[in-house]
Amino acid sequence: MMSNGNGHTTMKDVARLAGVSPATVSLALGNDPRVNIKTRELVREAADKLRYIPNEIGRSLRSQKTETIALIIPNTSHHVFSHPYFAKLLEGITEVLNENEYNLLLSTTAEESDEQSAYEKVLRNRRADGVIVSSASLYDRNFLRLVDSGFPVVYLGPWSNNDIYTVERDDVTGAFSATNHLLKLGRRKIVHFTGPLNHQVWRDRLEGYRLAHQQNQISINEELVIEKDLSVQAGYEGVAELLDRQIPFDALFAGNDLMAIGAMKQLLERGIKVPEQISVVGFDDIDMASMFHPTLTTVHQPMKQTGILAAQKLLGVLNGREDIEKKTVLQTKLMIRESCGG
Amino acid sequence: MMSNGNGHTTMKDVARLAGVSPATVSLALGNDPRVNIKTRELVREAADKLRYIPNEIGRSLRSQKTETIALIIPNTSHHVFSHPYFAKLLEGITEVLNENEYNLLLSTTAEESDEQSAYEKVLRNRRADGVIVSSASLYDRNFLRLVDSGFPVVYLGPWSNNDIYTVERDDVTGAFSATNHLLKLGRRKIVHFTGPLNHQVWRDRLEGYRLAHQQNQISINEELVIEKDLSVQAGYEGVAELLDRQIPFDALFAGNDLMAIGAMKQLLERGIKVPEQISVVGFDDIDMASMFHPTLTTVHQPMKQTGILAAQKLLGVLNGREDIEKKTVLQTKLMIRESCGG
DNA sequence: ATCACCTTTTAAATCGATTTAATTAATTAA
DNA sequence: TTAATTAATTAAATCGATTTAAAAGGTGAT
Repeated sequence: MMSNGNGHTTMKDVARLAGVSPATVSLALGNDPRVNIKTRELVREAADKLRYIPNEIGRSLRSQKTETIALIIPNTSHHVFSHPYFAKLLEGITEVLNENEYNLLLSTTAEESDEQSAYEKVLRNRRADGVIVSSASLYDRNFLRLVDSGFPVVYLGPWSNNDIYTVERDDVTGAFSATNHLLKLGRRKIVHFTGPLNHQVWRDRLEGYRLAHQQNQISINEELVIEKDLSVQAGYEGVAELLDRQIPFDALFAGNDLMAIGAMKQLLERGIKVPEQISVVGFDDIDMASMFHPTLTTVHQPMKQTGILAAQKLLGVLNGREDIEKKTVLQTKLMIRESCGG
Repeated sequence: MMSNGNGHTTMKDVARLAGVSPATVSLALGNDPRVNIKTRELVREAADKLRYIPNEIGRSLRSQKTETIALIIPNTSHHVFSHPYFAKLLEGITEVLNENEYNLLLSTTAEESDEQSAYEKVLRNRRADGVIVSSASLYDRNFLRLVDSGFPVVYLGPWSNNDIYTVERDDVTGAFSATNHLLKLGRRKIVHFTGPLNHQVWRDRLEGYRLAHQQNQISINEELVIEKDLSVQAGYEGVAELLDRQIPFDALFAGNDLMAIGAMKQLLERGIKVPEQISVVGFDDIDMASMFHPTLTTVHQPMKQTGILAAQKLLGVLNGREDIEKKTVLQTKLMIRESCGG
């Protein structure tokens, strides 16, 4: 089958079979108008016959394009793949990339500490034409360096100035609506499980929580705001601790659905009724949210859509389109189900 | 910062600064003993100063290695990322790849029909050194062609002969243990939601289901074996149809946990008690399985471990190791929880 | 001083494509 | 018929590295 000693058909092989030069093959396959139509057909036939597929590495080197974009998630594989958010995000991204014949290079960090490697590995050695970066820590200097170097980037999350392309949610409003809903239901002691506060997303959701209290003129017991690691386990244990310490609360606004689910599990096991005794609201609206009993009230965020928009935006930038808005803000929606009562 | 007009530091730049030839730079950075120690230090300093990182594309072209492996999943993005199995698989794979400084190229198919594109895109154009293929349809000829071409492949699933590297589960035994457990509990009319039967995995699980009946000398009502699409929705609707058609059954063995969860939801909504009236058993043991009420009895399969082993196996093959076993069979384990009673 | 033999360094080929500039062939104009 | 113009093809440079083979420099023996 193969034409050269190396095991694969190259442009040279096609050229030889078609009786033309490699340059002509390249131009013919690229539909360059300079090459005669008859010659083009000849080349096409030869290429088909040899089942020629261009070597992307060679092409990339010359054209300085890789037809690949990288998704950098400055976090461990375990964290990334435990959270349904990322699966949905990937679904959206890959869908767009498949349509446009782009490849996806996926990069997570081995160690939580050195976020650097994820960046360096993909970027400085030019394996991708552009990058989507999933919200990094506020103190991540690598990201800034990356942007400064002029590398095409789409950032998932809010960014302080208007210099970079972002796809973000209105987390403040989302968290506000959840908390406000609980307050309107008459809940007064609302626990909030937040995520690591060195990420903007968790600051914003906490902000929304505070804003709702403020607007309803309810003061917050700071003891009820607890930083957790976003896992089901964290929610499960978090509630256990509250109950063990006999800290009174009548509602829980979890920073994400996983923690909400863990929390509900603990409450169920302790015989505490949701929503009768404790109202629970989550954030994300993962597929499973409506499968639990009670079904989980939560703030819906368009996870897949985020991926789609981010990928489209990046491809737009790579294709030199000028009409791309820097900032895309997606709205959230409170999905009222059973876990909050009312 | 950058040294040439192109925006990036190349080997030439380092050579110029160090006052040596590019060849020497290459050898020096590769720790070749031919180059004088003092020269090597000189080159190192120059490289550091310019923050030189080799261009992988150039390196790949010459060395015919990409330091990248591809994961091919002949299915749509939607299917892939809706199933927790793939997330866990990815977790295992990326963990190993990160440790070994390999990159991951992820390939799904745009259209369910043309499985071909997923293969062609990654393989014939040599963007990866090797591939992990997630169980393909039994009729997928692309996979065979791929193997024939000598491309390093690890296949996830059983394969008829011993020619190719596989990581597989003992699905028959797993399904047997689940079904057998239900039979031992006295259940006699066990519904089985299976997946597409053109994939070996679903044939095997069905086989296990049959075997258990056979061994317990119970005959199967073929009406209870129903082919579904593996989604939560499918389980939900599948049960609805059975109930609406008033087909009697006292247990359900779902081919995967998602369908089991959907089924339990439907039963709950109809006021049918699990496990008192109907016993439910799933397959996979996804994280959520123990979060439901009742907690889901299911057949545990080591999803992450599958990814780890597959990646290690492929890297082993790529490194020319000879001691790698062709076939790795992982065992499953029945996790008895609440949903089956007893 | 010449030759042989190391040790270092470097020129040049190579990987597989693309693209510019030059060449050749064909056509038209003078 | 010859020059000018256009069309089609190709040689050669290029992308950024690696690697082989050749060259240069140094040492010691004869």
